[in-house]
Amino acid sequence: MAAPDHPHSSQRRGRPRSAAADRAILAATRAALVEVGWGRLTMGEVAHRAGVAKTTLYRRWAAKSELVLDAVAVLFDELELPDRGCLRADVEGVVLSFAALLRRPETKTALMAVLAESTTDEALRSRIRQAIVDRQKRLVLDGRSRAQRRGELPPDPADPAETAQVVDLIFDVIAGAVVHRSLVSDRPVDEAWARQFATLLLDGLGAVSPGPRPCPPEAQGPLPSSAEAGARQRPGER
Amino acid sequence: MAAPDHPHSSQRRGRPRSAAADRAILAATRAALVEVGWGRLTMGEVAHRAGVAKTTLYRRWAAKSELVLDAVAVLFDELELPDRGCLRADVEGVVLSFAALLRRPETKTALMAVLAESTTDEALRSRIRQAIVDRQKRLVLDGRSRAQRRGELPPDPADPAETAQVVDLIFDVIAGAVVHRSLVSDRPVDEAWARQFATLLLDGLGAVSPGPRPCPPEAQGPLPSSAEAGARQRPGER
DNA sequence: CAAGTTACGCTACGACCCGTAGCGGAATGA
DNA sequence: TCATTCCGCTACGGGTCGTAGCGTAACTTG
Repeated sequence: MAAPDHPHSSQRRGRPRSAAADRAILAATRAALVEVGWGRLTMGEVAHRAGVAKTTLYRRWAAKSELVLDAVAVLFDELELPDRGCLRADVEGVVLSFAALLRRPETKTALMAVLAESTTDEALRSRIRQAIVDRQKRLVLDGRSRAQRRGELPPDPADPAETAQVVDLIFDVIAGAVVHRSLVSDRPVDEAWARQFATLLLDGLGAVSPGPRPCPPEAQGPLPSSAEAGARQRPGER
Repeated sequence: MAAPDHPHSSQRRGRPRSAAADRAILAATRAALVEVGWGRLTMGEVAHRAGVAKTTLYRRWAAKSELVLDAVAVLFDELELPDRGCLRADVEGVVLSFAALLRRPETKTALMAVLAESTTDEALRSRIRQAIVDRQKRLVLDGRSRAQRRGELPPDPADPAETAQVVDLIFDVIAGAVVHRSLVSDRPVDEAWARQFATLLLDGLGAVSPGPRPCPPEAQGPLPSSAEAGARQRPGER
């Protein structure tokens, strides 16, 4: 998955591509994203930071967008969904985790820039879905089956296609709302917002006006510290 | 609003800026967005299409992102929310209208590109909110008060700040979900999806599995034609 | 009408980045 | 060893950027 596109299968014949160079390039890309953003990020910059020739970059990635996509996709795999005892708490947890990830400058600038490019590039769109979107649907699947086990949600319908539809819908609503809140409306995704959002998601529009209802008084895991991934600073990564 | 930034107040002293040039530039920008997208859109291109010198562009807009923002912001003002008789139908209507708008190549590529730039530019973020986001909250406010008049939603709470919070939340959820569905998941926002989404929004997670419930059997306005603005294709893009 | 002021079209410019070609050399498999 | 593939390096034409400078056009003021 870190590997770009080369059909590296089994063993080719000449000198193999340096895996160390791959790592250095992707790390340099992330570092450059933090410092100069997408707009001023150039292939020459990345090559220089990675201690690699510019031609080496072009041998592996055809475009800046593909390089950047590969560089940040792995960050999304760090998302987790610990069991916090009830569906409401699980929703709040994933919302806060995702928001913390989007607070990192690399992720937000790269994600939006790559999505922007993808509006005129079907191949890139597909690649984004593979590398990021579809992989994270596991979070919805986990939370859903967990809630079903608790009896908070009805079991899956007979038709599996219907289940997939619902999962897609939930994913679009959660991810879309968090992205819009944090990157468009530019307001904090804090615990208060997560609570309100979870209320809307679980009980619908009529429920958001009256006060919030807490978890049942059983066990409830800790919330993510909400600054967790956001505070993570890159060390001197030159 | 069409005017960029010049403090054109009352009357200045020399030759006034040509309003016709403004219109030509913004129209040329939209046309260029359709044909070449954000990535290949250059200031020289726009100037040439508009029949205007490149320097004239730079006298009015400091950056490509600001020009493009002004060029597409007006398109979002065309959104309307006709009364379709019940809250569910109104939600479905606005979802389909917004999705149709996002099917236009200018709007989607420009919106995402400008948002991407804004992740490293607070001034631009604020400008986007003024020009697009905040203006469209009227749709939520309209639909909400309409539903309250029908008795489908409880009246506003005493605290107006609380109302604003709820309106913001609803806006983020609707806009975010539609954008994510159409531009990230890259799947159609059709009537079936709108119905399912409205169910989730109105009644919450538990309601999405069982079959949909229709509007009460009273009057119900027509749905927007759903393909309306979307059929517009850009020709050969090399 | 003349003077003052601002916008316009045009040309030209240095700076930067793009993506590729061509080279000698290094690291592997046959 | 030989063929093959990768690497680092240098160099290049082509494009866009954003600005400066000029003469001219349009409008306000006195």
